[in-house]
Amino acid sequence: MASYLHYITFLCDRMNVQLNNSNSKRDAILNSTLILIKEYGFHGTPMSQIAKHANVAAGTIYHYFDSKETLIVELYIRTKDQFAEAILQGYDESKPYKDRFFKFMINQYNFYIQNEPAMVFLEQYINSPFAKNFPEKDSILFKEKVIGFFEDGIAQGYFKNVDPRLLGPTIRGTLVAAANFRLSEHMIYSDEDITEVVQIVWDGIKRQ
Amino acid sequence: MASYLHYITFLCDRMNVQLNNSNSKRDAILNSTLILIKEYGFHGTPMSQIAKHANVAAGTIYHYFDSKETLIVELYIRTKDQFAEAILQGYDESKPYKDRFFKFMINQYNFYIQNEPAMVFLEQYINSPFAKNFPEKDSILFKEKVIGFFEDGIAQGYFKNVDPRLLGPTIRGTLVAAANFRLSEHMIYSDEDITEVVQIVWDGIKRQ
Amino acid sequence: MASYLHYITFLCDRMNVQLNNSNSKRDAILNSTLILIKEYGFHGTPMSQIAKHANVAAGTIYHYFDSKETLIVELYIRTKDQFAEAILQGYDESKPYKDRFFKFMINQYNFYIQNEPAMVFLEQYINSPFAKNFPEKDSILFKEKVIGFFEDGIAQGYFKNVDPRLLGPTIRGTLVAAANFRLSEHMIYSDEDITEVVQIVWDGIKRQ
Amino acid sequence: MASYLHYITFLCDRMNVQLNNSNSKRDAILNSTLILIKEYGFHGTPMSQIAKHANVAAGTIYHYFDSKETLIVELYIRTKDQFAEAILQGYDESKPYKDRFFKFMINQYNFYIQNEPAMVFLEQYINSPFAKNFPEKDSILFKEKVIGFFEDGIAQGYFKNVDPRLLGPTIRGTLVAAANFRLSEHMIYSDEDITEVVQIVWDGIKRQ
DNA sequence: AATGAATGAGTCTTCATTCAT
DNA sequence: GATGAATGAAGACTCATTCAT
Repeated sequence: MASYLHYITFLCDRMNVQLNNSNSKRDAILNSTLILIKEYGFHGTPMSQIAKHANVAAGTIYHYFDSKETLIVELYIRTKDQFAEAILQGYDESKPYKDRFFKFMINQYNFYIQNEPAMVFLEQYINSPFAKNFPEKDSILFKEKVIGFFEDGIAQGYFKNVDPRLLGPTIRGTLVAAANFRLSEHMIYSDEDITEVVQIVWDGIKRQ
Repeated sequence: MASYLHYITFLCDRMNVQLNNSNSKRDAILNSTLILIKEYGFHGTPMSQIAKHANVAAGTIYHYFDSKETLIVELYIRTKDQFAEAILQGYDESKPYKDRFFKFMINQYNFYIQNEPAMVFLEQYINSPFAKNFPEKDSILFKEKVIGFFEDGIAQGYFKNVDPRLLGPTIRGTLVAAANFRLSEHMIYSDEDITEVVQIVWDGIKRQ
Repeated sequence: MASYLHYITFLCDRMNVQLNNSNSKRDAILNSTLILIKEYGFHGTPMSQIAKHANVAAGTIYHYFDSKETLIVELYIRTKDQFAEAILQGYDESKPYKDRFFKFMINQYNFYIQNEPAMVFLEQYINSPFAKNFPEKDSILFKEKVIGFFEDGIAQGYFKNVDPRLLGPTIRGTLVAAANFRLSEHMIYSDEDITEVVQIVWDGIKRQ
Repeated sequence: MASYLHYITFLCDRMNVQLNNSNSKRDAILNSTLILIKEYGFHGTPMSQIAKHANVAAGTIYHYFDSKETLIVELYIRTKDQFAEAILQGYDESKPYKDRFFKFMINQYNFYIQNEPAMVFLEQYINSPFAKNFPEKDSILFKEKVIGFFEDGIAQGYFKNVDPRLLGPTIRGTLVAAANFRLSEHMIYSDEDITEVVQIVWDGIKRQ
């Protein structure tokens, strides 16, 4: 019997490794990449710098990511997922569409303000060759829930009859502009500020 | 003697391309840079490729530009100047402000559609570390005339009371989104299309 | 209790492969190394690939071999030992020397044909810096029995008066060439084929 | 008139560069690669070492060769070409076939002895993955003249009826063995030595 | 004994920039 | 002005090896 227990201890010990401290290094690498890219851009951020910032050896990055390209694409997907989650926070189907829209917008705006590196990274990524080379690499959550929500709005006649693929970037453009402005001015943002910006968006696209 | 002439003919033929009017090489370099950056990004466009595309030796680029950085910054200013000129085309002080605004918007939209590389380049540049490292390097024409026009609009109460520095990016975001969408769909753009997009912008920012 | 047994069953299943007879892992490593080097060469075969192919963890290789260099040298010795054993098969002191020579040659040829990876590996090894850096690392069996046999032939006047160290590579060269040719042509090799090749060797070196 | 001469001077100066010291660097790189690979093997010879040995910057190698692989393959072709030229030296169609064969063999043997790095490199190359990956990359001169000569010998009945593709490696194997032996013994090689070795080859393959 | 995540020195390669012509 | 061969610093990536478990 003792030998069985010995086995269990031994073997489970081996499996524990894979189940506890999990992805801490992988996450550290992604976090460092985000911060450094925001500051120095894709090109300006060598792998060695990412490794140093993440307190990891250069080679370690390649245990988790096939290449720098892969690392950046995966960071994009992770960031967009987090973005989608932030937008969906407090979503309440029972509220009127316009309320839900404002909630969405405010969440999005707040995410930008509170996660400047994420916003800067997303904007850089969208305007980089990556976005064109890997159009299929994207957040599923965002596609289904966020874009889906706007498609509903169009289908139900809340918006001008614009293509949803046009609507998304339009909204993004405005909110990014607003967030960037607020951040560069180092202003404290009040709820009124936010609402004012969202109002611009809403006034632009709502069915008059 | 005949052989000398033969040489001259042969060799000068080879040089002909390179001996015509003044700034042709400088322009060729800028044009090639624009096209290649649109396609491959800053990082993906080595100087050697620019030289080849511009039918120029690698070293020649350094007669006209101090460094790659300088080249890109100067390309940015030139492109933004051309952008401003396009926007100001047909400007008529005597028209009502709203008409002039629509004219501005339509010009901007058309410039994007007709100069995709310029649009892509400008968007990339704005979201790159360059923009933050050289904030003073920008088109004077654009600053004075285009931004000035919007500042007038705010001062005269046509727009919501938003900061002009917020207004610009907001408008840009929407028009870029629209242009990108039209371009990616390979659609013929009608005047109605354009007006519809401009209407979104106008509805968003006009004093209600 | 049942769950413990479940665990044991599950986990030991996974380990079964690795817990059977003694040197199985060491052998698996050597076998994998042979196959992979034949295909990709020394340089093209990383330790990680050997580990994967041998169903073993990367670190495990270092329980059995000090370094990659050691692994390859030991593989060379093992292979040469197997080679010598194959050559000596059916050796019968009572037969005439020429008959024994032909038996040797046919055995050698058959070993090559039936163990292509071994042949390719041996040829690669002999022409690599290893052979020069570790001249003392070699098969004792081969040295004593196989080379000894040829030395006898010279001493007893069966061969031209060539140095035995010249004889060996000469014979090897011819048989390797023949084996490679047969293998590359995917031909079925008949006894007549083999004998014909051995005859070339014999005619070359026999005292006329 | 003076201006014409000025042009000629100027322009021809420019072309001179490409016609005088020509390929000296390219050749230096190839020579260094040969020597270093002989000593340390493909893997053991980094590009940086080749550059240093050739008195050239690391990057310069890439002006002449696309990659390390290309460099090695081109070195192989150049070396095999030189090999073929050496073998064909003093070729005299009017002599009897056997005499020409001996001339060929002696030339080949002498080439090996006088160009040990070339011999070692060729043997390494033939037994490396390169040879299998780029079977079409080979010396045309060698294929047509040297292999052609042996094909003639078979067609005209001088040799045993063996496939020419078998004949070549057989001969090579013997001569390489002999050359290696002589070199490793640091012996002065006499004409008798050479003839003795060639006699082994000839006795092996000649129609009895 | 066995694992495989982690390491970091070392490799190939790129590319902005220089300079002799 | 123009050339393009040459440079060499810097980057992405590999892989033999180690070590905590």
